[in-house]
Amino acid sequence: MDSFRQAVYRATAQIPSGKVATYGQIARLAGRPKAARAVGQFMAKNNDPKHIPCHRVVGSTGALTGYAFDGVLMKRKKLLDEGVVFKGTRVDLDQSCWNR
DNA sequence: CAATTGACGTAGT
DNA sequence: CACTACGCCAATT
Repeated sequence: MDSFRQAVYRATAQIPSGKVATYGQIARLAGRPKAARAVGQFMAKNNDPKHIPCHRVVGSTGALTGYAFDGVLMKRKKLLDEGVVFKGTRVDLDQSCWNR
């Protein structure tokens, strides 16, 4: 069970509340720095939504890629409640980027 | 097995 | 700062 998928699962599950990680960051921790796309694929397929806080995974610019556009706004509020700092429609990675 | 797709990232314009 | 083009990876068809 050491698939890349499992590594991504592990990395994503480690994201602490109030912080967010980028696909690239997760991909890097999973051992495939350039597999950001693949990471998104795993979230999209959502193999384990009950244990993977996909809403804490954002793009390198802090944009909440994925989810329905309306859903993004809802998730934004939820992340704000956890302590994630938003800058407009994007996450303020300067303060809320995981591992920083 | 080959081609297409998709929640990305970086660099160039 | 916004948009475009190219490259990368794994899953699905």
